[in-house]
Amino acid sequence: MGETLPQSQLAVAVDVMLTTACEGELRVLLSQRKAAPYAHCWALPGRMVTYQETAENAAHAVLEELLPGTGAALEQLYTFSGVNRDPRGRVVSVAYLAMAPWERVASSMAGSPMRAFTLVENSRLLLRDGSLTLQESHLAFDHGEMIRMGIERLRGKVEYTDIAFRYLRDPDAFTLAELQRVYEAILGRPTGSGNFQRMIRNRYLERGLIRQTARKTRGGQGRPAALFEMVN
Amino acid sequence: MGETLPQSQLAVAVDVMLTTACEGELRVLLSQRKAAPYAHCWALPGRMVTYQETAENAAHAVLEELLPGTGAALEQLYTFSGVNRDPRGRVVSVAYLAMAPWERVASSMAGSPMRAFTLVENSRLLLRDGSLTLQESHLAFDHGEMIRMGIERLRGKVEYTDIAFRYLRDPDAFTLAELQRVYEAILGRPTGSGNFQRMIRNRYLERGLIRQTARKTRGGQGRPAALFEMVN
DNA sequence: CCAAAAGTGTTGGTCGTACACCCATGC
DNA sequence: GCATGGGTGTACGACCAACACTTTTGG
Repeated sequence: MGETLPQSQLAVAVDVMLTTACEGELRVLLSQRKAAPYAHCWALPGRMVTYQETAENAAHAVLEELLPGTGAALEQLYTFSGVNRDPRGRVVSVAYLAMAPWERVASSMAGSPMRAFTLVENSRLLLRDGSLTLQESHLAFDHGEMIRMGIERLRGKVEYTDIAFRYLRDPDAFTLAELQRVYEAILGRPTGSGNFQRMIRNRYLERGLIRQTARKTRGGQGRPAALFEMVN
Repeated sequence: MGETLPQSQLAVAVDVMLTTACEGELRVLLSQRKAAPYAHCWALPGRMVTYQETAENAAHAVLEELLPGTGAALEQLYTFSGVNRDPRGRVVSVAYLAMAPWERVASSMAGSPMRAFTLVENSRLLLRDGSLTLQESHLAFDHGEMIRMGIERLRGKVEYTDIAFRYLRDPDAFTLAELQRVYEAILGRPTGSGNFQRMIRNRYLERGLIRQTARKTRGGQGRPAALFEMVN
């Protein structure tokens, strides 16, 4: 990673923005760079694309190293081709957005250099993990731009796609309250209480994407919640 | 174009899907390939990205050759990185969607090898120019996939962005009927008559994107139409 | 019984659609 | 006047937000 590329040759890389939702918060996984360029800056995981693989293959492989044994959902985000985006040479990067449930991310984080940063504010891009707060200038390359774009994409698509379901711990047994916390994490604001149920039922139950099971939660406080499952 | 690339090296290219709207039809510009691979197949214009330019620069340059003196609107569509998408070697292509008014496209087509194909059907991808009908198998590389994806993108974004306005002959003097024909071209179906006016007024006038002028059309049949202009 | 969480009913506003109608021009 | 296309009024249903209310559990 420290060497420069041969002159007048373009390389293709992938960067993966792995996101997760926990307790109504949206989190992004970053690792701190050790070597130049951008030493000590925080960066999205990524690598060069080799001759034998597609960009999507490469993104999946990056994700597999990060989160072994996960078929996390991937979506192509945008391709960044700024001439000076990497000081080592000309690298065109295809950015991918990945979505995984917090539980699987957390279990893979022990012994990993990655840290999960919570999105505090999107306009100035503030990310926090414990007492450490990052802003865009602490991020390597154009990764700040990637992250802002990724958040925007999530927010835009949450209303008319099934991305929210990719964050559920168990797609075959979830409550509407769990789903609601995911929505709140993505949108960054509380959603009305009672109406959320109706919205989900209208939008996804009728369209056959999810199905209500006969099971219910047990042991918690309050009335038990109906468990739903995804179809397919 | 006919030679192969050095082994184990990736190249980056751009392909431009130039679209235009005329008389309620959506059209795509294609040229017929003369040499292998895909000789006699129809293809989107494109070229390799050089070391000194971004992908977007390259796409603009392709467009500038095709349609000189036009600042046609460009939007990144998707990056295609299939390992065998180009038999000459490994080429990753960043596809761009371009939007221009028919009048400017038509005036640039004289003496050009490009032809404007009307989208007849999107599911099977049928394109027609005069008596010549193309289907996906007549298209080079993965350009059929690009085109289908481009149409989908247009249809999805027409409702909540300003892409429809990019097809207007004169953004500073257009009627709502002209805009409606653009909508019908993109959506591929007629939109209700009277309600379109209200929709546009609600969606764009109130939000300050367009402004009604004091001018009106003259000379045509029927009642003269109010002329609108885009703000900025 | 009380607290807490799940879920429903009700109301009022906004928006899209259908369709009837009026308006301003050329002939 | 009449045909033609531009533009408005009105009515209905779908959907969404607010918020009060009922239901079902644990303590």
